[in-house]
Amino acid sequence: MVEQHPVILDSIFHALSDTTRRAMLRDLAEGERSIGELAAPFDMSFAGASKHVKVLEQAGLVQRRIAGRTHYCRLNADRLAEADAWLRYYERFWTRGLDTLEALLRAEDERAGKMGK
Amino acid sequence: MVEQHPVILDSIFHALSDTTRRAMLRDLAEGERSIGELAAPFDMSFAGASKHVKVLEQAGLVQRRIAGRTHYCRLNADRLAEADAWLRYYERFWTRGLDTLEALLRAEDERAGKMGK
DNA sequence: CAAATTTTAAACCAAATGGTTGACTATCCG
DNA sequence: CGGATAGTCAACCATTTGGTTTAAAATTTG
Repeated sequence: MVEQHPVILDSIFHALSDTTRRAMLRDLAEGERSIGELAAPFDMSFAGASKHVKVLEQAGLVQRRIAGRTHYCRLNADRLAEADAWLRYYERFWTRGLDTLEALLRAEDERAGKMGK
Repeated sequence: MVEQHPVILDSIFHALSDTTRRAMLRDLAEGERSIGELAAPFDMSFAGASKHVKVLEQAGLVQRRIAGRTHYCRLNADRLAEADAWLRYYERFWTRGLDTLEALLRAEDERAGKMGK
């Protein structure tokens, strides 16, 4: 069981590992935003915020549309879904009130089952 | 709507942004592992792998139990659940066959609804 | 005790990160 | 045209990252 797109996951999780960038994504969840609108909430230079947007864009989390002098960004949730898909593998370890130890035992059982085939 | 634990999310997503560390977590999903066992698959110095484990540990994704000279690690999925909870907010943008544009329109509608109250 | 095993710690290195400032490009408007 | 607006780019800086090597600590084993 090998990851399909490790480099892409690297870039997605890296993009998500910064508070400023996660806040920008929240903003984008409410609709299209210009770079200036994305930058406004932060006590940071415009160019600094612009770099954060570029990180999001290069991770594929955001898509850019240029209209005149304004660059509009919109969320690309497909990439978030890839991160979610990676995490989903571990879902059994935290859902349905199982404690982690019990889930680990279950994982070991499953593994033993596979090896037995 | 503000994030509860931004610094913790930073460290979790950062820990997940490296292929080696994600592979270690996959390994740990099958049961407890010593540092040496975690390091074995990688073409990397032992000390290098040990540093990766430390990153996972400091992000709270892994817990360490010391038995003699051997350090055993086990998965702490609660922290993965925190990352998942963050992502879940965006679930509506990729589920149920909605395309992203439609979901964005829906988000804008919801927002308009809130502002109307 | 001495040697082997498991792991950390410290020092070091190159590259990437997150931020700045200043100059530049492009567009819109009067 | 000329000025204001939106944004990028390049250079720079301090810090972090991911990796190495060597030394050292702790434990087990002969």
